Amino acid sequence: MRTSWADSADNSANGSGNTNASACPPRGAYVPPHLRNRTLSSEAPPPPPAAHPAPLPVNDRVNHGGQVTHQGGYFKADHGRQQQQQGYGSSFQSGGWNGRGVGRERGRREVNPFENDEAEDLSISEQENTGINFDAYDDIPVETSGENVPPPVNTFAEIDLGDALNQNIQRCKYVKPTPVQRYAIPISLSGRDLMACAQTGSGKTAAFCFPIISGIMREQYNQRPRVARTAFPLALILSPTRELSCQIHDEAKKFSYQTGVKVVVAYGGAPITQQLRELERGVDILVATPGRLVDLLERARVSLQMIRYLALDEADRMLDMGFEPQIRKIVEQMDMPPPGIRQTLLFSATFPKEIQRLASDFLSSYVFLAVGRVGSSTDLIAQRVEYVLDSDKRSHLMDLLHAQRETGIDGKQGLTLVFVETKKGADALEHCLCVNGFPAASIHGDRTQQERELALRSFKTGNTPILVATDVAARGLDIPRVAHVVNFDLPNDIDDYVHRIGRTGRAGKMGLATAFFNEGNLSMAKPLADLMQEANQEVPAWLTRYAARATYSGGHRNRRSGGSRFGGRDFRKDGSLNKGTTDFHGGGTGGGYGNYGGGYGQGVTSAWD
DNA sequence: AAAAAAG
Repeated sequence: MRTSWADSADNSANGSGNTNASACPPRGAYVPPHLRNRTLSSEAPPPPPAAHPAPLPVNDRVNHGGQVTHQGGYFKADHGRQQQQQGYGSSFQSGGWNGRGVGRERGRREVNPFENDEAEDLSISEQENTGINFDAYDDIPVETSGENVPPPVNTFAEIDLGDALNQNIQRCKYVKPTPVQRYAIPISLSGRDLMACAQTGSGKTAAFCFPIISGIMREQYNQRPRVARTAFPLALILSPTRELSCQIHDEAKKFSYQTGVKVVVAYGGAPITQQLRELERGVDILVATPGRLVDLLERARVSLQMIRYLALDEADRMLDMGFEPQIRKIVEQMDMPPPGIRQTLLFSATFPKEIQRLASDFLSSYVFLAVGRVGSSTDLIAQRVEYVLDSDKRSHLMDLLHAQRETGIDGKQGLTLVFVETKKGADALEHCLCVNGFPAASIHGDRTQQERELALRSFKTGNTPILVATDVAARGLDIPRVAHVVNFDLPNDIDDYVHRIGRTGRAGKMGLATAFFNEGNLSMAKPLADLMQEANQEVPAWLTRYAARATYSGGHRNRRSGGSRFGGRDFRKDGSLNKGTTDFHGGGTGGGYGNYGGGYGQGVTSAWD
């Protein structure tokens, strides 16, 4: 049976190598629903087949705190050759509040990172730009655990961050700290290590940048080694994608404006020479992706021996299988000071227990902090699931986009972010949309860095209000005005789903997330249904039926599957799994909800268990 | 099996 024009187009266009995905129809072939005469396949999915018992996931990995192999000396005294290197210097002679040459940066005037904000203020409506909607932050559940957790603050004024930083906070129009900031900043300022679960878009970057900048300004780091052409940053911030590193860098520049604290970014796909030049001019905070940093370390253009602060953004991704070896190399096998000497801050919106266990290798007597997600688990993101066959996905997507265009989902052009599984799929879908008159761009790891950045810019400005993306765009990216996230292909991991839909409903604004589900996503049925239920979303009856089968299709292909879906729980509290050294089992210690002044009692909802 | 991250 032919279910849509997409099927008929399947054979005609694009005869090469296009396997199962339906090919694009010829130009202008899109026909809006009301002009068509067909039944949408999403109306009545086939019933799920008979149930069979699902195997229990095996989960008995125990990881006792890894031996830290630190290779001596944080300071090699004798690396001679004190070149009067032009440019490499200001960090040597400074210290104390604002003692770092405010406003002048080695002869080069510091660019005002707030300059463009004025222009944006005018182009974007008032309401759009007032930053975070704080009403949405009331009644957010917060959990802390660990020994002697420093109490939260209610205002920035309560914290002694220094004048320069306070001015930048004002310039950023931050009025009061978000929940994650209220807790994380005092904890970090007190010198404690931190593992924090908090949705991006809730002010996470500032939560780890403020204490780092403040700490660097406060201390007297006037003794840095002088090795020709080697940079000695005091803080390292790692993130899993280049675009995210750029974004963190941009934010950190704002926060450190006129503080004298120098922020440099290093990532792959861009010419290294410029990054090397920046590093030679001196660096206090280095923001980087792992690959490029390893390159710089091997070239001895960067040394980590002066690192006092290490922050991992999207920490669970950084410690996932693909990244873990590189991260261990950087953190444990180069010259970085060990936990306890440096301060380590881990942030992510999701934190599976297995990853928490790995992460504890990097931490010393840390505080665990979980802040209820601003987007996903509240009403801010309306989640929908629709049953759509692969062959119908394209036409169905265009129906959605078409309807959206007519109704104007939020007045003016809301942006739509479409996630697909593969890079090839992203290219194909982008082409298909463009050919059918939907202005789309695409971003994925096989495109050049230039193309990636162009696509992102074009999306942000609304020039191409549709962006087709792989998971490269799933995490951390702060794109205002994303009104709709479409999971054209569902991910295989519910945490990835959480991060993807988190691109909308940011900073307290509303968002919509639509997922296309079919028989190819059986393993997601239960986690998805559970997640939606916990978020008070309407779960279609057919999805509940699929979920009831509770398939774990073959063992533990999902290493993160296991218990608490929201990752909002300290794995150290999980007695049966915890045979390790750091057991804070007596959970009452200073943690819990006692410190929270806000209006929620024990009414912490299912999201936290 | 896929994506990301060095060149």
